[in-house]
Amino acid sequence: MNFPTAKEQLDLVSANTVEIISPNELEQKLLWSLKTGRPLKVKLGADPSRPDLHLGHSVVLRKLREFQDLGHEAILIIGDFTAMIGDPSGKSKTRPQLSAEEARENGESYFEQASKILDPKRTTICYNSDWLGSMSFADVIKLSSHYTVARMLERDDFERRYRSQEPISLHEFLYPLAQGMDSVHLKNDIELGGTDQKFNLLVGRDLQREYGIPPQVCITMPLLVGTDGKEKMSKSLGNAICFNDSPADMYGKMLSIPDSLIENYCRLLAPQEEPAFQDILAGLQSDPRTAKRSLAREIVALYHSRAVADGAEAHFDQVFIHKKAPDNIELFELEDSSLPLIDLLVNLGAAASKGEARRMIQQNAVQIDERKITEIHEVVELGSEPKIIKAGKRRFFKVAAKKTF
RNA sequence: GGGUAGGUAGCGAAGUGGUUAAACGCAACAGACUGUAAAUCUGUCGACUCUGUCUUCGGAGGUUCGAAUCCUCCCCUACCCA
Repeated sequence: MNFPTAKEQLDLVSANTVEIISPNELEQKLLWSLKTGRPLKVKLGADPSRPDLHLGHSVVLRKLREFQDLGHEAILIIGDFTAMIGDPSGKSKTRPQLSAEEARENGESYFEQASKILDPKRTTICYNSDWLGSMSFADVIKLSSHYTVARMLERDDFERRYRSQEPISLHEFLYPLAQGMDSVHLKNDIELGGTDQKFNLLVGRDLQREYGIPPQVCITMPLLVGTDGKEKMSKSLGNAICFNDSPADMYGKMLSIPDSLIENYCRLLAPQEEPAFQDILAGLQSDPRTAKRSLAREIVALYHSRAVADGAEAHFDQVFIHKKAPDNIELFELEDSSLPLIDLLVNLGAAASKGEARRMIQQNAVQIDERKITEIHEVVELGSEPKIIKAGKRRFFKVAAKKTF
């Protein structure tokens, strides 16, 4: 087995990163690892309150995988303790507090999804309630004495919210400290995170020093922009492509990203050794449309399979280019054999209210068996032969009357 | 504890007694164009038994023919003073 040198590892691991604090220390740690034959512990925090992993998560997970491939130890920390308190960050709506069981379940789901990128056999998974849960109030007081309010306000979003007079709850200040305690407990060598985690990572580094542990190297990765091309990818903003999205969905969402994002996605979402993505980049200038289609196929192939990816593309072409209904739509069987189209649309979930259903019909958005319906009071007669209802440009329903005999 | 400014539809933000279901912007949805890109144009965007009716402007009461707009109490947020 010939191990890459520290320099080689450093180059590999530095790719795509935004910041490494500090590269010098990282190289020292790599050298130490080679010399002693001990792998470095690389930590990544996971939020179990949002168990749906999306491509944004993949950026940092891929980096973690690279460390694994170099023989280092990946530690996935499920922040079940912090999630139980409820994450207050951001908006007014307090996230529902997770019970211990929910947090565990979500944590397992997180791990399972992350295994699409990580090597599960070489991933250590742990729950921070194991050590944070047993801290006493006195411990917490001692811990918080290590940090000042002024330093806390250095954090971007605290600073912003304070300036714009938005509320900041006291316990939000405890978050970075709790996360930092994870690093103290684990004595990890490296912590990975998105650029929005920089502050938290640095707190972990400081706390380790305070507690007499060699400080971790902090590595930040770019935040992936979502399909809207503006905000960072997140489930709640509705601009995310999730690992668990169906192939058709995933392919469709990939095609809907702005062209300006293709290059970025190619670089951040690809496994480093994958040449297909290089080819896409090469052809991007001359033919962005083809490049995007290839990219979409590659992504679906990564999270599903190559064959499925081809199928997703065929499905897409059928529905959106040839404007035909897809082949396999779930069949809804209704009790009634005759009902107003408006009610039907609501029953199917195509419209949130009758008013919305009415609007869709008025706006020429509804078709039955490829016949555009413009009559608001249209009554649909259902028989055993299913009808295809199209609502809007992407939603199809197959309905028939339930057989009564 | 005292003071000040606030809480309006998914978000931002007007409106301070009567054509206000509530301007405007963003988001969203639909249509045209198209490569489900970008840009652009149009329409919709509380609910319903839909040319009309009903319920909304932090919460609960009250004044009034009539309130998001006035009064009372309560809840919530920020800032200042202590």
